[in-house]
Amino acid sequence: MAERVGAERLAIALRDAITRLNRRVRQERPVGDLTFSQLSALTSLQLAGALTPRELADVERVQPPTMTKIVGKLEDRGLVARTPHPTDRRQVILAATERGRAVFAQFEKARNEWLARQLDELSSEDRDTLERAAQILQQVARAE
Amino acid sequence: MAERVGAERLAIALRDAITRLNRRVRQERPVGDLTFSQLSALTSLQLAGALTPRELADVERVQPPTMTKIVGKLEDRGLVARTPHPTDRRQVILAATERGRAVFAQFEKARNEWLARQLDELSSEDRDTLERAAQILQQVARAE
DNA sequence: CGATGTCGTTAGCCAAGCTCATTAGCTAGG
DNA sequence: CCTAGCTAATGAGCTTGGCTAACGACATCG
Repeated sequence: MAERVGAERLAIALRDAITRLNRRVRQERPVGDLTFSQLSALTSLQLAGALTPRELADVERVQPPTMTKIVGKLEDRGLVARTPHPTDRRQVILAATERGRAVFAQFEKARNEWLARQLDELSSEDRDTLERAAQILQQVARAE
Repeated sequence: MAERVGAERLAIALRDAITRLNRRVRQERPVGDLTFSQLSALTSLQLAGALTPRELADVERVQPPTMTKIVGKLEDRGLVARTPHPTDRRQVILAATERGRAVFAQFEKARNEWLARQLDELSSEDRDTLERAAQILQQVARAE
């Protein structure tokens, strides 16, 4: 039971930290920019190479119509292209364009700059802690 | 320089983890609910006792008009009350109502339940790591 | 062939964030 | 003491991002 109480307290602290950090990072936008969600989708797409909208929605943990919107924005900017699925004509294949890959690298860097600068000022113990925490959190986020 | 590269890699991993976890936690809504932002504002208000809209906006890291909206929703639900500032008539004092405090405790619990359950299943080493990470992250988020 | 299911999208809603502008009230300098 | 300029809160209006419901096109299985 002590375990349980600890987990709840930790949950509150973590959620608080994450909410605030999320808002903080979100504030740092490179000019001419992509939004957070767009960047995240573009990232997933590049890591995977190519995905259908549904797959991308699942990876990003949003509903398909939401992903339709986000991909639409990326397509408007010429960063992502839709191509038909070779065998199943219901499906669509999404992939980053040449320009998408270029723009991505550039914005991603700027996007992370503020956070990286902050992290740079921490002790290496703290960075190690965050390193492990990031892995744990990614695992938790992936849980059903 | 190795430091710098490490910080950038860590920034990417952390941001990714935070984005996904944030979305994941956001999905878990108690019925009849408050949104994430509303809950967060209510929490800050209770922790502080009472704040002006600007102070609350600063704490929550949003712009004043955004906070006006959020507080408006909370006021509609009778969870927060505005009272005039004793000396400066431009200002307003915000505080949680009796009902606000009650509703808060109930929803907060439900809100954290999923996350607490996940954390409960981690090893105690992992929980310790997250404990420290949460503190570090809160500090980083507070940085200018 | 027909029923049922799946994929993507459209339509329409609401929340959350922003900027710009406005109103009210405070405060300091002449 | 009064006016010029600052600050507080809000309002108006926009964009994004999330959702559900519903639909059309296609696939698949009996």
